[in-house]
Amino acid sequence: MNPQRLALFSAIVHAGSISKAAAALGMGKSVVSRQLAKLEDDLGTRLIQRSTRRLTLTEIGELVFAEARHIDQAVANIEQLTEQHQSEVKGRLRITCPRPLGQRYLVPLLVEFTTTYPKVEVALSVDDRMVDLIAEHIDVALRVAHLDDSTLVARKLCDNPRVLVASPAYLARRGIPQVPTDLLDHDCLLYSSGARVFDEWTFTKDGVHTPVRVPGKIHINDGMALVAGAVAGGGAMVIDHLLVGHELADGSLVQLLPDYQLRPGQPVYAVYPARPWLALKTATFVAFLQERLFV
Amino acid sequence: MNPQRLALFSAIVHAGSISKAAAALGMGKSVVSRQLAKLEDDLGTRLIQRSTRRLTLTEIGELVFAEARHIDQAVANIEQLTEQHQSEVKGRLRITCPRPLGQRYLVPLLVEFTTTYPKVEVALSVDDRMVDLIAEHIDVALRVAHLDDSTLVARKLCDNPRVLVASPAYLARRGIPQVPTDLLDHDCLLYSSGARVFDEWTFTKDGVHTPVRVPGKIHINDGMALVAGAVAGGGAMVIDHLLVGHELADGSLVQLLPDYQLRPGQPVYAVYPARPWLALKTATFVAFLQERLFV
DNA sequence: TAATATTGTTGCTCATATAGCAACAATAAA
DNA sequence: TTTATTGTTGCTATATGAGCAACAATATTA
Repeated sequence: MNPQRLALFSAIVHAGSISKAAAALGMGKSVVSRQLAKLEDDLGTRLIQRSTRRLTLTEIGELVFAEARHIDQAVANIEQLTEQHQSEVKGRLRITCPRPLGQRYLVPLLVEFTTTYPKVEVALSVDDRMVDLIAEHIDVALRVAHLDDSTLVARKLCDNPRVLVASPAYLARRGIPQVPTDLLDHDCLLYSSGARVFDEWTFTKDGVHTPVRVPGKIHINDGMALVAGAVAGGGAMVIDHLLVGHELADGSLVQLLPDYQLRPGQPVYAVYPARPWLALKTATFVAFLQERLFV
Repeated sequence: MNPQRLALFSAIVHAGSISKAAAALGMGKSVVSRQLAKLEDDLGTRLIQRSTRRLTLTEIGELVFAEARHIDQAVANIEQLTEQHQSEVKGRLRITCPRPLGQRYLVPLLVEFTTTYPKVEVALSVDDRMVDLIAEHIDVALRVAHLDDSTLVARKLCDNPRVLVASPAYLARRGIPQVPTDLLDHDCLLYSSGARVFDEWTFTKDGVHTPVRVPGKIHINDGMALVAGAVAGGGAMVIDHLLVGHELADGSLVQLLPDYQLRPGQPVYAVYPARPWLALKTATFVAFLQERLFV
């Protein structure tokens, strides 16, 4: 049976005649007439007794009409509900991001976002794992690698420049390097991933690349731990500006060789499920991040 | 928006996957997939996040699903309701009939019908007017003229033979006629309609027609009044057997010239609105009348 | 790790249903 | 009686749906 025809039946009853219902719905009366006939055929009962001039509800017609109103109401509810959802920024926004981004940059933005859009609730899950967005009901994930999943959309939020830093205490003890090769006489903190150690840093100035294989006795596979090592005076290191913005601001770390550029890390991406009919809250949040998040 | 797609959406959620829903509904999964996509397109929102392997309801998807269940329920109610209505004889049966039929024959049958089908209520409206069946919510009308309305169906219930009758007192006074022409010496009660007086009675025996123009001083345009006149000894009359069955049984009238046939009146018809998907109660009642009503 | 099975989607064709127009019989109003 | 409006029905063009096969993606299994 076709619920659509029930809605049409309901419309006929409300309008009081087939012609009026057709006019109200903006379609030919022949269509309405035939749809009603088919509905009665489906149900195996006559719902409306019709002479050419008057419509009257059958006994079951009355009952069916009473039920059909529930359908009308449900449909109206759904339409209103979805329309409102698309026109108003509201709902619970579930976010996941790696620890460094969350701790330093994201949370203040979340505070600002929730004050700008009071009807939004935010649930942040700080997690370095590669969580399954749709399985975990995540709306947006912040990622620093532009992993392209087929069912996901990745949108670049900002670049991820790297900087050479060290603590003031370390520099006072070992001197401030003036050119890249000065690092050969320094202790360097190195990022490692598995068996691979990234001990070759490439400095660029005026288009000239200067790769330097630096010495370093400490390798760590975690950025935040490296930062702690640098602050403790463990040596110089190349690291995402993202991770040390705070330390550079309060002076616990200082930038070295600022005239040289370093190869940037992977940009920061917002990753969210499939583009078609993205929830307004998600779209708004991503746009907000794109506007506010820079390093 | 299409409520049918909402039902399909609901089915998908219940089944837990598009493939299972398609199998349960006996259609290709491609159809289900596309219908869901169209629904989301209509609503302007994504209802189900789907990776190739897992389905998850969106926040609005949850809300829409909750509303869609109301639709499912209403549809189920309507289907059950109509099916039951067609399989069980029940409901209020509104009947109209002319006075003579009602007073003498119909009411006992109604009593029998309601005891046979206890879930039926009967509302009899005795009315000689030609009421508008559908305007007055009448289910069945009994008529003695086979007026064929386009939107109505007339079904013959029984013939309407006529008889020649008189009261015993009158016959004791004036003698019992043995052949039709004997009536020329009697007082006859005549039925009239407007200016027309029906004073020619045609008797038939062995295929031979004998028309007799009878004398009569009393013309009445109402059958029941004629009966009263005959019982009071006013004379002989030709009348529908329907109207005098009771008087013949209790002896207040006796039949004359029983070997002769008279031209019968209009048969008795059951008239009811349009045939397609006639309510079971109506169909049952008409069949019941056809079986039980004879004169 | 590789093979297999199952998921949701899409392109394609074909059948069906629907829309729109016009004509019609029947009825209420003028 | 005339006029206007009702619901119905034929007809054709269009839109919608179903069905099949192929596909990319992903669990499951060996």
